[in-house]
Amino acid sequence: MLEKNYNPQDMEQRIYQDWEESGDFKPDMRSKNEAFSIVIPPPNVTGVLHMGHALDETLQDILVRYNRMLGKKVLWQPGMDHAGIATQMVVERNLAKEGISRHDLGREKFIETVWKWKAQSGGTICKQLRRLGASCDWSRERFTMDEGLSRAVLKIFVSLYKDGLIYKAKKLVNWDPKLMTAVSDLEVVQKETTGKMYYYKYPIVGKDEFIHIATTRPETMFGDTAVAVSKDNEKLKHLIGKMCKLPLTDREIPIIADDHADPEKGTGAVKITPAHDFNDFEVGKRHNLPMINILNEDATLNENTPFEGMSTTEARQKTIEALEKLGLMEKIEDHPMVIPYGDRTGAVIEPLMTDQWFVDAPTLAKDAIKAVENGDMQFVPKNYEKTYFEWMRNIQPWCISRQLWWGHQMPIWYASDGTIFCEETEEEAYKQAKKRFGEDVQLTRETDVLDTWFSSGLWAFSTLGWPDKTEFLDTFYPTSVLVTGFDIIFFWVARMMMMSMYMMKKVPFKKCYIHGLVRDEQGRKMSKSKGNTVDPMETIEKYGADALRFFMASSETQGRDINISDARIAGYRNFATKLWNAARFCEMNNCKKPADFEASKVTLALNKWIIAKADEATAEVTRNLNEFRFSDAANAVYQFVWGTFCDWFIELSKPVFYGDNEAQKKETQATAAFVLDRILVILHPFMPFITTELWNNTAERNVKLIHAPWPKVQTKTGNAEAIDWAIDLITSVRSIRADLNLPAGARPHIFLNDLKADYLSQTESMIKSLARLDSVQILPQNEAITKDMVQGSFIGGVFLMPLKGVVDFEAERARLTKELSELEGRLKGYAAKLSNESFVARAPQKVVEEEKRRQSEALEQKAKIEEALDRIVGL
RNA sequence: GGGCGCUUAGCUCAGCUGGAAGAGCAUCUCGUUUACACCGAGAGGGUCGGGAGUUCGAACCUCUCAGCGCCCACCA
Repeated sequence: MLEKNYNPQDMEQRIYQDWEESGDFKPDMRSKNEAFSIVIPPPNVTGVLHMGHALDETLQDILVRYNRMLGKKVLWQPGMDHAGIATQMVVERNLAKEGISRHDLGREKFIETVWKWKAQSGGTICKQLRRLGASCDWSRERFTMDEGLSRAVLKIFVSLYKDGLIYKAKKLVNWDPKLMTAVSDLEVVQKETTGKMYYYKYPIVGKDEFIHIATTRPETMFGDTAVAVSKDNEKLKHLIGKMCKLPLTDREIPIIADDHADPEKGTGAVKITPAHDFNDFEVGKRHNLPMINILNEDATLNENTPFEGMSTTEARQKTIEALEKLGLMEKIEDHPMVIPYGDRTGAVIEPLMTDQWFVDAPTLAKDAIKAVENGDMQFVPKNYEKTYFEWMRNIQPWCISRQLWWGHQMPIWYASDGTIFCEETEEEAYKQAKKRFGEDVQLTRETDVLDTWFSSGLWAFSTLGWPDKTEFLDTFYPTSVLVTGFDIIFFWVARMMMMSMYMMKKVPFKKCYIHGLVRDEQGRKMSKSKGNTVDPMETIEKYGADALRFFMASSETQGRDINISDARIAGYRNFATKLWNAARFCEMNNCKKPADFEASKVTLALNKWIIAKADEATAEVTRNLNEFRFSDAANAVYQFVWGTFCDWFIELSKPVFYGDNEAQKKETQATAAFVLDRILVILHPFMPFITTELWNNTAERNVKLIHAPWPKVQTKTGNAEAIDWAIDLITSVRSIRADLNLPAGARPHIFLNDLKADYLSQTESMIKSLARLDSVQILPQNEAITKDMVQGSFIGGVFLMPLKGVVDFEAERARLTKELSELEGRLKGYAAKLSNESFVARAPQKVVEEEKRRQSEALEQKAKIEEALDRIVGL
């Protein structure tokens, strides 16, 4: 017996546990069927489930469950990312509470501490994913720092290095002074702020003249090694070639000609600080200028300045004061500008000259671009390939070295003269070094670790066992589809494409489904600082995972962000309750499906009809899932379950169940059970918990729902119209009853005059249902029309309802008049179209015929309404 | 500056190949019928941002104007 109330909290965890313990998420490797695989975008080990994950994982789980039911060999590969920066920050913060810094511990001890932290507190998100119902094969869970994946990292690094695609260079990089590490371009966020523009002047050497400078960062003047002026700058070009005195120092710097200096901007003259500005760096290279570094690693000023040890803001103030004293300051203005911040730390990023390691991304991008151009990898929706191409075609070398401790330490060893040995093991490095430098050679290992995204870039094949040759790699690579948000196309999708094309010579995934962001109710981005985040776990507690999942699926239209909506999630919880109660109705009416039941053999119109509708819904869900149209797929099930099965089939079946025709009853019971089963199957990918609970409690099963075969149906199985006329009649009668304010207890007669012959044969079996639902008495035979009859129309024809003394005929007149004017509007449209020769000549025959049919139907109706109006006149 | 997207009912949004404008929520009216009040029945509500064009026919295609959003680059 099903419980009276639907209680997701009672069942969800129990059901999940059974799946996991029974190994239901594992692919059947003996199966010869087609493989389907997805690798999970590895959440950070520090991560906690947020609505973005809930969306991402729900979509993946829907695809995974759907394909599993299609009978494919399905793997959803789970795992986590070691998240270098995020994790190191968490652990350092914990240490700080005890007054310890990572330097107090030393590298080795610190890393130990991180592993300990991971064991204790890491991976909360995996437990949460289980609550959501994610059917990942947890027995294969991987971690980007585990042994196998680390081996993959070393191997590919060495390979790239030996192919000349990884190199070391002293370059200007984005430096995070809080973490004291380089970060990649992608990890820097630009924020608008109102800053100041400082105007001052440098004296020209040997002349009583100045060159005027405008800058937002006066304190960097100690790193100036030139002033640039455009050679087309009429006012200033005479200064090109002269030297100017750099105030507050004893240096003289040249005035050079460079187009970087825009005559229209600022003063037309730009101070060039090659070691602290990306543009200036380029200018410096062009003119072979010295690069003077003025900052320490923590962004305080260094010994090359008079303000050693000061922060940049302090130094800025001091610089201005000093320039003022010299009478060189001219003015300070407010100035809108963008300042770069580290996306993790929030620290102001400083461009800094350092030795770093780079991946030759422009070279790797070539094959990655080709793979999308030739369709080996397809974006869904397609337009994201533009974003991808745009970025890939302008890609910059990727800075992969991080001056952190938590991460993959680079397999680089240095001899004392700086010679580099790049090997997978220290042993091998020594072997090579000894060949060159003799037995006594001493090597020191590079201390830098790799950017986290380096190892996630290998995820599609490293998790399947690479570099070993494994059955899983053979079976599941390339993976079928990657599901992820547009915000990490560059971070991850692009890097996976590059790494996979380089190493595997095959795409990492054949399709890439890109979804949007989950926003708050007002459409604002959710953020902790705004305090507008919604915790999925709370939502699950409140409404159940199925409701949250269904919300995600039904909201997911390609390419658009989703606004979270408590009301809608509640609505899908209501939907689950509705289904629960429908199942209870079936149970109460003893709806069982005999083993030999054949849907194609049912005889009752009602049963034929609901089976046809079920097939239509199934076909629609199937088609939409195949095209990643999640909302259309979800809405098709929703509509069928609530709008068709519950609203009509159950209601129309009641007279059968409450009647005494045993044969009809039996067939209808079987049909109801059959259709309920169908619902459970096609709804399962979206709402796995409630469907499983109902599956387990409504019949003896020889297969678990999670493995139940997905039905193969024709789009049109026919017979769908058999009941549609009755539904239309009922709707029409109800509408008239409401319009005319008929008392609830009134049970007027209905005369079905002119019922179409096709439908007449069915009236016998329908009469009880109609009567019940309309609260009317149906009399199919013709009856002479009398003045007191109200008339209504439906797709089967016209019906009459004698209502003398029951009804306000003024209201009826109003109703008919309104109906008439609507009809006339439509008739005008038909006439206009059909009298248009062009339309008749050029539109497809089918469209024209359809239009004619509608016109004649409307004309017929119009005549009847006019007739009815005439009758009322006399009352 | 370059790219992408959005503008449809009070709100949030669907609308796939151009062929009678849809859903959910909200609103109003009615309903204590034995699956369900987390319910049922009915109703109101839209010149599909403005303009022009292509077409027999445009929410959908083209151009244009306006507003909003996102991404990338730059900003002395």
